[in-house]
Amino acid sequence: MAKDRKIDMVILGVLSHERSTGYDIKKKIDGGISYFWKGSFGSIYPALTAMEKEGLVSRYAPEGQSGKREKIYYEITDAGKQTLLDWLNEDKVTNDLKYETVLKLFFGGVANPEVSIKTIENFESEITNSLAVLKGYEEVLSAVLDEPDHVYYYLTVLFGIETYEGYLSWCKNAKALIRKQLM
Amino acid sequence: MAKDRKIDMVILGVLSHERSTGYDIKKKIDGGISYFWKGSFGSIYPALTAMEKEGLVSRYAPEGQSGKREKIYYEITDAGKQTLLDWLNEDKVTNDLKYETVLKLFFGGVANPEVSIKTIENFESEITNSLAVLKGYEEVLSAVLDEPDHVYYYLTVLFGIETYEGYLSWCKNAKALIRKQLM
DNA sequence: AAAGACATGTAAAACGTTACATGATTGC
DNA sequence: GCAATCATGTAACGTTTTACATGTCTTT
Repeated sequence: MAKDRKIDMVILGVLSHERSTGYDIKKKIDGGISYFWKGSFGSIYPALTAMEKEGLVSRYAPEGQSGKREKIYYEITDAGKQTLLDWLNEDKVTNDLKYETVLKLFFGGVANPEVSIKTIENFESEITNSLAVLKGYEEVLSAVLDEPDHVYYYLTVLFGIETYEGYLSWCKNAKALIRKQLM
Repeated sequence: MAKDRKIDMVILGVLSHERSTGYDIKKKIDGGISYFWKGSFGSIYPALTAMEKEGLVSRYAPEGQSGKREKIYYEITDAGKQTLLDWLNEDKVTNDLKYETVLKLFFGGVANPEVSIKTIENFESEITNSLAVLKGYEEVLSAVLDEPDHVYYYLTVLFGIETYEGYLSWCKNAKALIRKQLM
């Protein structure tokens, strides 16, 4: 495993649950993990092609009809499963945050305090919306924790909720501090 | 501002506080904001060259001696200050999380629960170390909040502490849940 | 004298996003 | 019939990391 293309692991992970098309994969990323990972068509389709060549995934032709333009389903191969497992067992991880909101705040002294307050409030309202979505997931998932995979989905949702609630509490404190010290 | 190179804003922000060399800038990024933003020499030096051409920064020759190889200090120009201000006033931000730890956990069902526990514990110990560093910053900064800029530094440190504490509390819950449901 | 930090820079490679091109199918 | 969504793919572009190359200065 010379390369490091994480999108490959996302795709293998999705395919380990069920056969999917590139389009499906994109939707699953958007719906299920977008609060900590993203992927675009421009990365998914080329990655599928490359991984097919490497034998990590294979095309699956459904029973159905030919002739018309068909959806291309992929499934994970044994080699793909092994690659996924190897990655899961690796200790090395890359956890990257790029928070432009916080970056702006760090340099807030250059502008008026109002500018920073505005930056925080924008963040606050975005996070509030996302948190509501995650709470919805939490409710659904907590009812079906008996399925083993669901425990893991649930954990990642909890991660999102925990961090988002932390963000919101920080927003409040940060605004208060700016107001108290600078306005 | 057609382009979108955020490293430019990091550099302008650093230079808005004081004249610095490329090397200084790198150290300041590593020391002060690395928990939410990163930058490498390979991006800093070319960005400085480009921004000098655009008139956003200029070289500053210190009084000192010539002859020997000299450090290259940069300072921010008025145009650079305006660019920084414009960016601070923009509402659009990109906040990106790429948490491989959480990604692995999402696909945890593929492997044994022990593998996921291990992933969480690795994360836990890394975060514990980083949190200690941030707590150190917090202590130092809280004593000098009368300097306006320090309030902003303090806020970003609080952001780190809040999120890291959230992570640690999540780690505990996540491990307990895996143990209860799957082991 | 050697090690390690200081200091600047370039080149290659990887990677990912955006925009574009194309067309089928489904629901109103 | 039209709009939206489904569906696959390519190409250009820009950014960033990594590794390399080079040399100085400070401390032990």
